[in-house]
Amino acid sequence: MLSILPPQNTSPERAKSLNRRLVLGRVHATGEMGRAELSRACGLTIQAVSNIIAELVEEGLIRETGRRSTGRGLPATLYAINPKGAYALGVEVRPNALLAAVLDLTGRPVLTTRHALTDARPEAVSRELQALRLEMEQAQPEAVSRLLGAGVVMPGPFGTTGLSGTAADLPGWHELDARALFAEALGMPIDLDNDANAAAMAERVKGAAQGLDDYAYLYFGTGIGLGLVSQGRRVAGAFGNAGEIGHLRMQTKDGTAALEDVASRLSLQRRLAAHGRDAPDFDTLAALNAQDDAVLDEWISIAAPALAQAVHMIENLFDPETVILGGALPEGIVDRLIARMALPENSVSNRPGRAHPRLTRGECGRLTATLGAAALILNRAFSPQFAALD
Amino acid sequence: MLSILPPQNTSPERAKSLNRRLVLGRVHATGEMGRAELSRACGLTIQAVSNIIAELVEEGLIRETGRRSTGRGLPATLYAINPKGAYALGVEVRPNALLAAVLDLTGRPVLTTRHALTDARPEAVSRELQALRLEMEQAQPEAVSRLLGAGVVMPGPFGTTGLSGTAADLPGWHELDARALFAEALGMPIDLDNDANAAAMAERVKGAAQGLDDYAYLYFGTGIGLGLVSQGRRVAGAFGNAGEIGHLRMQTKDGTAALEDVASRLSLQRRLAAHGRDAPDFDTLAALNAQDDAVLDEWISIAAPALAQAVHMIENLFDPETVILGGALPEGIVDRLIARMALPENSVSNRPGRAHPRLTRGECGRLTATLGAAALILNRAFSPQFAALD
DNA sequence: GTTATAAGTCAATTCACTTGAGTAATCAAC
DNA sequence: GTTGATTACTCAAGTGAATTGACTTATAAC
Repeated sequence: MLSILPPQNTSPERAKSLNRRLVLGRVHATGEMGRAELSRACGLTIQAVSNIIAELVEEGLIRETGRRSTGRGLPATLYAINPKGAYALGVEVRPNALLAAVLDLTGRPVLTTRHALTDARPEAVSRELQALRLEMEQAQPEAVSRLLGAGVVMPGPFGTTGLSGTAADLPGWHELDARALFAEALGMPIDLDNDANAAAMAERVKGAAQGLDDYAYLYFGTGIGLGLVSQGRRVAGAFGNAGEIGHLRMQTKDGTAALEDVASRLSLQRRLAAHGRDAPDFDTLAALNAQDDAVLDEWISIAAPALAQAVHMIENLFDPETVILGGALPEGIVDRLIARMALPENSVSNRPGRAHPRLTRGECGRLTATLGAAALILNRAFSPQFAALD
Repeated sequence: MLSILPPQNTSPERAKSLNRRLVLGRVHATGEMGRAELSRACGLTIQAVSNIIAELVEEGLIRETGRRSTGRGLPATLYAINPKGAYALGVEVRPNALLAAVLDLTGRPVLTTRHALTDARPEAVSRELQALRLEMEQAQPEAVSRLLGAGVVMPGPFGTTGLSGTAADLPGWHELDARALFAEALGMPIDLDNDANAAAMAERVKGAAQGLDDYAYLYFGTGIGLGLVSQGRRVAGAFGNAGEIGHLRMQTKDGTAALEDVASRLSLQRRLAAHGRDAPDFDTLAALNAQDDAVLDEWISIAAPALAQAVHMIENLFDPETVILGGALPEGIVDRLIARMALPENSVSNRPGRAHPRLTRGECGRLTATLGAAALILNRAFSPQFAALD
């Protein structure tokens, strides 16, 4: 198992692990940087940065990309993330399928795959993971040999809560079991989270949230979830179940309704079914949108105001740089939702001279959660706060 | 966006600063600890802990408090926070008064004072701060000589937002100016925050949130605010204005209303005024409560359901260990509000075997925000993440 | 009394960062 | 075209804080 840095106990070595992630994270966030620039950005001496860079180049995590002359003085040697330096595996468990993706260090997928599940109980998933492993080793032996770890996305909430027993729950799963099961089946470090938090990380590693440290992600899965990032850290809550926005009640024309009953893919599906239409897949939805389908339009006219209320809530409670919308809905539909959301003016986010719009469409598409699972691992490599953990 | 990121790097001295805070924080959270126990808790060797303890004793921040024998083996020498080792100043600026408190290192107030303000503009406040400084030096020379810094609480939101122009705003203040003004007037490091966040810190340093890392504080000031703490850090948002819950609309018997219009001290005041009663001070409110006043009771019957909705929101979005209620309302009223709040069952916080109740009354009383201002400073001393900052 | 266990000290070593002196490459001014 | 200012970077020595390993002390159990 490749590791960004072998775990060490000595304190200077912990410091080094932290500083390595700091340097790697700055290079990732900025794209290309020279030693002196990094030195200023990280608050380290050029010498320290030089030593770290030499190591990172040696290990293949970054590579020289040229020189830059910015006026007088010696032009800086530039370094950037080496995509082939390391990889991360993302696994998304859904009731009927196991989705997987392998991302390179820049967040680009080098392999994506889907295994149908007739049985979502732990033993069956474990068997399917073996098949997945073999398939990956066949298709991308180089990437598999340089995997940093695996992120796993499962529908929350974890543990017993007042929200348990909903449709999205998987049978026979518990959080601790899940972590151990994946660690054993895949033989690498595991990061477990829900779809919305993973989606938020996907956009941060490569997408709409690159460079952002405070933002929220409204994720359309089967239901709807909220991923929160504050100061570059995900806000997980005391028991890992933060972001359960789907059960909160919003106002509608005729009373109130839970957000996920009016603004989720499942709610759209039900509305279509009420008009005698089949459950649509992703492409069918995109087609419906292209055709200006009347039922879809009606759904949007109901969903958008409810979502606007949710965003108002998120803005006033979190004061994020932006709220990203995305997930298992075609881009066109998300765009139309955003266009139809009339955001209230009495919000802390309604400020002049904003650098980012209040609403942004996610850029990771239908595989957002799967990519996000892998992004959980990549994010660790770029974030100093994880230095002591692995 | 301009962001002043804390340098998160580590060199030997910074590592030491971090480890000192780690040790001090553990001693504070646990009460009394021996070297070996600390060594295990902090992940350092006994030797490293020994050196740090020697320094902290030398500086007077901790003191030996006895020995403890837990079975076989040499009994551990125990250490605890030395109250007189250091102090923190808290200042709360209200439109009509300047409140101040000096806390010892354990969070106990050694001085509290109130200066009436006829003018809340910066120059007037600055003049009053000089008087405050003199008064403190007279009354508590020892504490003033050992001040770590000053926390300042002012009504938010800071900067221009869609919520600006509300009654609680102070005339002529801007965030950066404020920081500089207080730093100059008091001649010490300044920590600036809003009342709800400060209140949350007050309860963490000494009160209902001791030992908690994930919780929320619903603060009754003039309006109502929300302080959020996640993994021991306050959630401030991208522009420092997180927690503006007062403008969110809740459902009432007859439609919807902003939370602060039905569940704030101002709303209670208005209801009393509508019945021809004068604006009550804190003690009057306590008396009304003791008399089972009918208007107060009516207000509670309206405020409680709105607050319950707010708590439902907070629980599902944050998954906190508990939600604390407190601030400028007498304990008895807070207790009655809590008793009358019917919390919904479909919440992630509705889990079996909770270690803390879903709702908790704050323990810091009417001075919560002022004490919290000082707690902002104490919290820095106990939190490793601030090692790089000062 | 002997032994196991736990807390704690002392001295030597290690690790990564900093400091300070020096080199190299570019631009700008005369 | 030479000189000097500016910026990027290297090399070697020094420093600070933590770790390691051997040893001491105090208590409980047998």
